[in-house]
Amino acid sequence: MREFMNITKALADENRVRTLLALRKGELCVCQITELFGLAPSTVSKHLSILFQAGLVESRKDGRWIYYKLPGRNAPVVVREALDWVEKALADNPHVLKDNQQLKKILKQDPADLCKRQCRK
Amino acid sequence: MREFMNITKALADENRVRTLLALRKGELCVCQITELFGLAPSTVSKHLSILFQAGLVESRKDGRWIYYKLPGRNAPVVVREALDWVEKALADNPHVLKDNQQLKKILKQDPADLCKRQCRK
DNA sequence: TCCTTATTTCGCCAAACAACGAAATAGGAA
DNA sequence: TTCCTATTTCGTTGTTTGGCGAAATAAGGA
Repeated sequence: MREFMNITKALADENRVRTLLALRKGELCVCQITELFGLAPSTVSKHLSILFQAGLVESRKDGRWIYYKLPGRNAPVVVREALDWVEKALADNPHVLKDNQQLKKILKQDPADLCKRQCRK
Repeated sequence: MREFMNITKALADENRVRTLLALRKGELCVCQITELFGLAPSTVSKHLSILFQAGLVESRKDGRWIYYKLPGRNAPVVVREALDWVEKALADNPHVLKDNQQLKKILKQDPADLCKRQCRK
């Protein structure tokens, strides 16, 4: 029950749901998600940690960067079904489509530049 | 998006999730759910109103009683899938099974007696 | 080594939320 | 009508949560 409630609580925030949908396109590092939402890096990190605790994302460390992605086929059924539900409910949502477009622009940029700009702020 | 977040926020509370699972057995009035969880009637009423706003329950008025139940086949796809997901994830959860047993006892009693006892408190 | 930088952790604040009890509402029953 | 009584609404309280910035951590690169 605790495990299930971790998932529902993780899904109860719009920025976290948008994060999951953004990750459909492939893994992202924290600074890319930060850029997408215009939030503070520490805030994004917290959101990702909540998603991670719920099992809704996985992470991979590559040098100084930490990449987050949706879990693979080995994920628990309850997690996969949650993600399928979110995907199906919001795939063609205007808000989400706009995020996708914005994300394309972000992916064209060098992640290192993104981070550097965020540090300067 | 707003509609979807209403659903996820409604599912982000354990008592509300347990309420949905209890309603699988058929409609219940507020005092029966109050008895099941040992919460104040006003608290249960608030929970039900949140579930209702999200479309996760329907209500029917019968005299002084208001019965709540899971939505029928005309419910939006996103709602039905949410309920299927909850059901599948928790159907054989110990906590939920215990609720079911407790619920059986409650259903044997006259709702009028339950309410009267709660009023006296 | 020291410097830069990507991310996380910590401490704080404001907003949201779950819980309660009291009062208001609605709908029989006397 | 005047009582009950089932439920909701309202106001309050304590807790949780989302946000930020500053400091801590971790991992290259000079």
